[in-house]
Amino acid sequence: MSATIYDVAKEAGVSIATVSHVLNGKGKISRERREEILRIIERMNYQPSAIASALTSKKTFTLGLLVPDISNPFFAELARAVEDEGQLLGYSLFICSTDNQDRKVESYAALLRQKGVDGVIVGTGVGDLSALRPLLDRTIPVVFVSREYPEAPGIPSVVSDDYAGGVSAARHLLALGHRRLAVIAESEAVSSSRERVRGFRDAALAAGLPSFGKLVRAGGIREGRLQGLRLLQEPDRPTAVFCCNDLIAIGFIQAAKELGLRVPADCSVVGFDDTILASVTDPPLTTVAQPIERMGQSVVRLLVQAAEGRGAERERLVLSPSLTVRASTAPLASRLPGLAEGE
Amino acid sequence: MSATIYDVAKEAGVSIATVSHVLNGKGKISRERREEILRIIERMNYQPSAIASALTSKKTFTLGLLVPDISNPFFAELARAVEDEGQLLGYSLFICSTDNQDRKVESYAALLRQKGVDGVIVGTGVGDLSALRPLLDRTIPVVFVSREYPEAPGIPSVVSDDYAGGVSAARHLLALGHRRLAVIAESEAVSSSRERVRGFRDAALAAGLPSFGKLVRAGGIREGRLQGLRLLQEPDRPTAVFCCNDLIAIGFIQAAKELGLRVPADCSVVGFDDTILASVTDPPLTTVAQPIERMGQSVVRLLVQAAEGRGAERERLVLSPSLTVRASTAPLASRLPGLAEGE
DNA sequence: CTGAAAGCGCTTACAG
DNA sequence: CTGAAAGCGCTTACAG
Repeated sequence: MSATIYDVAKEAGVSIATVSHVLNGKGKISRERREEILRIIERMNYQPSAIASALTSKKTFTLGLLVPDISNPFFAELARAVEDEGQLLGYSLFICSTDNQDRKVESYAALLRQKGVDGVIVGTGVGDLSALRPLLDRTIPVVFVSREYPEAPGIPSVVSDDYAGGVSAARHLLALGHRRLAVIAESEAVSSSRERVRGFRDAALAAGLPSFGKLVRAGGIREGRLQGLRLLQEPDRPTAVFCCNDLIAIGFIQAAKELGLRVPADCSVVGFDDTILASVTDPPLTTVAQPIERMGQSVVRLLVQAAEGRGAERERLVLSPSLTVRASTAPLASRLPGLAEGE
Repeated sequence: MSATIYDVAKEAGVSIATVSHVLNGKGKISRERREEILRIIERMNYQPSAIASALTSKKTFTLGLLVPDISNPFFAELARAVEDEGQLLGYSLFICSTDNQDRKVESYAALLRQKGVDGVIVGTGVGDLSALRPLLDRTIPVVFVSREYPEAPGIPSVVSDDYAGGVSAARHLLALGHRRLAVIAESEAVSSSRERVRGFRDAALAAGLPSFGKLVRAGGIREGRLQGLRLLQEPDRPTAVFCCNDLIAIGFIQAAKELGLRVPADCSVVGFDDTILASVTDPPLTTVAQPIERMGQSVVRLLVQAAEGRGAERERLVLSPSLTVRASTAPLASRLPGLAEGE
C-alpha cells in the first residue's frame, strides 16, 4: 500500500486535519508548517485517495457523457471537447454509448448514479425521459447537448441553431438556382433534425417554391445510400438534396455514384455537422458546420456550474452553425435536369 | 439523500452485514430472508454507493483508457469496443486523450491512480515509460494495445501483426505489377509503424526488388498530403505507395488529386487500419484492416484478468490483420509511369 | 493556528 | 444462518 494521510501526519508530527487543510487550502496554517508538510507529501509521493475524499465530501469530480456511439465521428469530436474542458476544470469523464436505446440509457444512468458522478451530459436520444430518472431522482445535474426535450423543463441544454442551419442550407441551394429539392431527415424523434427540416422548409417556401420537395428518412450511411438510390431513380429526381447529417450525405453520394450520376454536376448535396468525414469524401462535402468544440466546452461549463451550486446562468444556449461550402454543391446545370435519363 | 444500507437493514429488521451479504451473494442467507430483503431493496429503490464499497473493498470496477485522441476514428472505434467489453464485465471507462505527450500521460496516470482505477489500457504513445510510474508504482495493472514497449517487460500487450500487415500490403502491390514503391511511415518512435515498414521492406526485397523505395514520414492527413506532394513531384515518382495509417493515405490521395493525378490509375495507395474513413474516401481505400473490435475485447479481458488476480494467461496477444481491397489500388498501367509528365 | 472526534456508507473477518 | 464491530482514508464542524 502507499502512503495515507496518516503517514504524512505522523511524519510531520501534526494531525491529519492539518494535513487535510494544507491539501485543500482551507483554514489558516502557518507558512512554515505548510511548507514543511508539502515537502513531506512530495517526498513520500503521497496522493490523496479520491475515493475516500468522495465519500466524505460527496464530490467525485467526475462527469458522465451519454452519446449514441462514441465511434461516430460527431460524438467522438464532441467527446474530445468535453474531455478537454472537463480536464481544465478538474473533472474526469465516464463515457457511455447508448445506441439510442432507452434500456441502455437507463442502465448507464443507474450506474453513473452509483458511481456518484457530479453531473451528466446527455447527447443521446432518449425516447422516454423516465430513463433518466435514476439521475433526476437523486437530483444529479443533467444537461442536454445537441438535443433538447421541451418536456424536460428546467434541464439546461446547449444546441446549435438547427433551424438557422436548415435555412442556410436552403438559401445556399436556392441561390445556386435549384428548385427541385429533397430532404433526407433523421428520425422524427430527433429534435435537432426536426428543426433543421423546419428551417429548410420555411426558407424554401419563403423563396416562393410551390412545394417543399420530397422528404424521406435515414440514420447513417447505409440508409442514406438506400434513400439516395430511391430518390435518384424517380422521374422527377431532385437536383439538390439536404441531408440532416454528414453520414447520410455520404451515403447519398455513394448512391449517386452507383447510378452513374455526378455530384455536384447532376445533383448537389448539403450535409450537416462538418465532422472530419466531410473533408475527406469526394467531392468534399458542403455542410452546415456545428461548432462542436464550443458546444462541448459550453455544456461542461454549464454542467459544472450546476454541479457546484452556482446556478446555471442560462437554461438554454444556442450556438450558431455556419455553412461550410466545399465541392458537393454547384449551380443548377442549364439543361433540364433529368432529361438525360430519357424523361 | 437517498437510502443507505442502514435504511434497508432497519426496514428489514436485520443487520447491515446481512444486507451486504445478500447484495454481494456472499455468506449463507436463508432464502426467505434474502427474498424479503431483495423486496425491500426494490421498494426503497436502494442502490449501494460504489464509492463506499470501493473504499472498503479496494475495487472500483473502473478502467482507464489512454489514447492519443478520442476524436481520431481509429481510437474512437477502439474505445467503443473497449467500452462494450468493459460494460459486459462490469467495468466503467475513463477516457483520456494524451496527444501523445508524456506530460499528459503522466498527469492522467496520476489522476487515474488517485481515482483508484482497477487497471489501465495504454494505446497512446509513451516516449519515456517513466510517465507511467504513478500506475506501476502502485502496481495498478497496465496493458498496452496497438503499441508495445519491449523495454517494459512483464506488461502484456495486444497488437495486430503489424509485420504481417506490411508484408500483405507489399505483396498486393507487387502482384499488381508495381515496382517503384514508396512508404509513408509514422514517427520512428511508433513501434507498430516500424514493424509495418519492416514487413513491407522484407517482402519487397524478397520479391527481388533492387531497392525498397523511398521512405518518408507523416502523422495525419495534413502531413500525408505534404509528403504526397513531394513524392509525386519527383522525377522517379512511385507508382504505388504504402501509407502506415488511413489518415496519411487520405492526405496522400488529396495530394494526388491536387496534382491532377488519378488514384489508382496514376498511383496506387494502400492504407492501414480500416477505420470508417477508408470506406468513405474516393476512391474507397484499399487498406490493411486491423481487427479493432477484437483488439478492444481482448485488451479488456486481459486487463480484467490481471486486475482480478487471475494471472494473465499470455503476455502478448498478436491478432492477424487482413487486407481489404477496395478501389485505390490497380494493376500498373502498361505505359511507363511518369512519362506523361514529360520525363 | 491546530487537533480530537465524528461520520461518510460500505465490507469483512470473527464470533456465536 | 446472522450480527457486532472494526476499518477503509478522507473532511468537517467544533473547541481551544
